[in-house]
Amino acid sequence: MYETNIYLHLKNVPLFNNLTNEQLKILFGAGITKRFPKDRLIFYQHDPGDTFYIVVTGKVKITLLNEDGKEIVLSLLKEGGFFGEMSLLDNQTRSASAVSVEDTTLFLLTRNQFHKLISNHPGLLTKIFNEICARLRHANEKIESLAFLDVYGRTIRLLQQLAHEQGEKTKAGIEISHAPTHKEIASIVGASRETITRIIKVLKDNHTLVSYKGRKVILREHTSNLLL
Amino acid sequence: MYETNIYLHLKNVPLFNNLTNEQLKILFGAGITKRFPKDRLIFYQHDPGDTFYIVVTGKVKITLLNEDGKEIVLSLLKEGGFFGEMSLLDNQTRSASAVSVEDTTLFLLTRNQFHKLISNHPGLLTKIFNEICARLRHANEKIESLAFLDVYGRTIRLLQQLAHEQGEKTKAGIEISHAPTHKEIASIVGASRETITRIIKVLKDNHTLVSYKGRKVILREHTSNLLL
DNA sequence: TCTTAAATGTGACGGACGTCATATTCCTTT
DNA sequence: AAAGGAATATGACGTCCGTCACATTTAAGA
Repeated sequence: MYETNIYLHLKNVPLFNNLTNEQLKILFGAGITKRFPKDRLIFYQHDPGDTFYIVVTGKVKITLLNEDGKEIVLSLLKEGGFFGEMSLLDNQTRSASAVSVEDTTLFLLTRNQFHKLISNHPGLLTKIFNEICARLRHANEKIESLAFLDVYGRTIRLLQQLAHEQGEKTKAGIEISHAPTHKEIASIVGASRETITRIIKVLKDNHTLVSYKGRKVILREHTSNLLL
Repeated sequence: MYETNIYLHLKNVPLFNNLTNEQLKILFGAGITKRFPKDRLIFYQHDPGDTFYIVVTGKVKITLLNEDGKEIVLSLLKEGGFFGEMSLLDNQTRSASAVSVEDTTLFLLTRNQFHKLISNHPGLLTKIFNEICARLRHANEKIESLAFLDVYGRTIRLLQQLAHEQGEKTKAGIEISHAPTHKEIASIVGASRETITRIIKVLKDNHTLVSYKGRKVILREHTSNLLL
């Protein structure tokens, strides 16, 4: 029943939503499932890559790591997300590292299985291609932020992005449950934790742009002009 | 004979090196040629995109532009390079702007012509795909540089990259003809022109890492440890 | 060759932000 | 409920780097 469970999860992976049950079953048989505890390195930047990953449960961050312990988070993947495909497609080393953010179950395919999969289902390649385009766009936005905005601007932009992606409208504004910690924000926008703490304080007190209720943040709306 | 000239250029585009002369002739008939004087905007970030471009002669920069005139250069394309494909493949707006760096001749294909081309020659899609992967890798490196290195480190890294890509070994070190100006370096590494001038001075005088001979820079070798 | 613009060089100054150090509060786990 | 570790808060201090201002050199066009 453990396996059955994984199988059900695979059915809900957007990448596979055009596969029949029969095809899913074959796919399920081709790969293996692996659990990662919180904060475990899945693969490391510059290593050769031979595995494709799908997030079954949990959360994974794609990240760039420094010698002295600093990191910058490129993206966060939750259930249904996939990663590791690039090294399999262009035969280069991994362009970033992958780390589990919480206890995570991944479904793995080897290089051969992955290539068999996409040659059997060419539609998958299109989807993966679109995803890579989206990542490139996202990377460009990140470069733009780093080059043009100060930490203050980058923090506001991040909060507005989060609000856009996972926020819910309330009378007070857009509510984000499970707000990231200051440390997490810092590693996304590229700043120190202390600076983020100071900036969030200004955003709360001076601008009343954000307010906290436990682990929820509420973001006042119509504030795009604050980015100037 | 003007057209013949363009046709000869198309033969040397790496993207098309698997096409027969016959196929090239058809391709040539499908698109049009357009000249851009130096510093002309080819397309602008966020605009919808309907054209695919190949650099026939000249040089084009892919760049992010700010409201107040700042720019950050993502990449430089010379003869044989192509750009503009992403918007045609994922139907999103242009993720960056394109500007001619010198007098430039481009070969243009419309959206339809582009799609016809790649459906007639599926091998092209693979090549384009690899190019997009390379761009994503390059973008990640840029993010890494901006997040982890100071201007000094980013400048050294850029010089070493240039040396690697287009340098020629001499007894004194690796020689880069047509060194970028300080302003150009500034817009690539994300810094002010004055700061670059100061840094280059230190690199020349204190570290003797670089030396100039007119528009040539010579980069001393075995200096990767300077990045620490 | 002369003229003008572009590129480079340099000083002064201020502000954003990283680092270190130390409290305090919050949350989790037993 | 107690304990221990995260997370948040806050001050002090230094420095990297942007901006402004102007001088000087180099290159390019007429």
